[in-house]
Amino acid sequence: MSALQKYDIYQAIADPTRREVLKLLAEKERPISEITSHFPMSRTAIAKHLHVLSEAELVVGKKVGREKRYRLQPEPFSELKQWLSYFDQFWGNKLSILKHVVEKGEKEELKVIKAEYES
Amino acid sequence: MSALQKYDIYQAIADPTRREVLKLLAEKERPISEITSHFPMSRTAIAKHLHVLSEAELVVGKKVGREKRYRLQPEPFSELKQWLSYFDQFWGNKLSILKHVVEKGEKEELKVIKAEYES
DNA sequence: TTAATATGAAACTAATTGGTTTCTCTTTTT
DNA sequence: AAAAAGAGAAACCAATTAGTTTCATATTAA
Repeated sequence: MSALQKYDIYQAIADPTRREVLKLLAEKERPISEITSHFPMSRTAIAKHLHVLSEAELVVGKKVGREKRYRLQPEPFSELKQWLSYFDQFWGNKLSILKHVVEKGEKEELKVIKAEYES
Repeated sequence: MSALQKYDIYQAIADPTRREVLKLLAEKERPISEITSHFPMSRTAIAKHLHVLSEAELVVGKKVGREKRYRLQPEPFSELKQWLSYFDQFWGNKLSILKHVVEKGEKEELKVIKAEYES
């Protein structure tokens, strides 16, 4: 997160409404009004949520005619994934090992996992 | 998150101090005062953060003599992981495919990935 | 047993958050 | 050209958050 950013991904996803907005935008690009129609609150409230998501770079908006269309920008999720992976050592599942392998690209470790899956 | 819970994992990890506390507790079990020594704020402030983390079930505390020792309870991370995995389709990396494989246990897909790694 | 340590709980505060309403501006539609 | 639709911006508000200070209680150490 740059110093100018007011919101990071952690704050952005803390709000349930914003998480729902992200799910909607995962399906497809949508203008503000269309997003608003899925929630029991005003357009301005949703617009503010979109600003937060935008500052966290989870979404990006472009103007099309009189509409502003937002789409998902999932890159920041990787930071969250990385943060989460730190705690995988205490979760002790195969997934955490696989993640480690994929991130580090260590083929030797992959062989061990392959062997486990084939046994 | 149960209905009685005031904080869920999303809110719990939104605060940078709480994320640091989690990292400290990932290393080992620690009493409140020892945790506090790592931060430029009062013990009561840290105690409150621990209450939040505790409600989110990310930590659990036990009384030992006059100390209250907290340790990590990483189970709630899996909910966050699951939520995150929904967006993997837009991230398009091998990791997301591997996660899918591991979670579903589909060996056939794993063979495809193995082939990719061996090429 | 007295002092020091570790914590809990309550009351208070400033800043932030998540919502509202109102007004304006731009763009489309009729 | 007039009306409708979509959005931005500002002002406002109540609740929540993240911190503080103070005081009380329990436990250990000297």
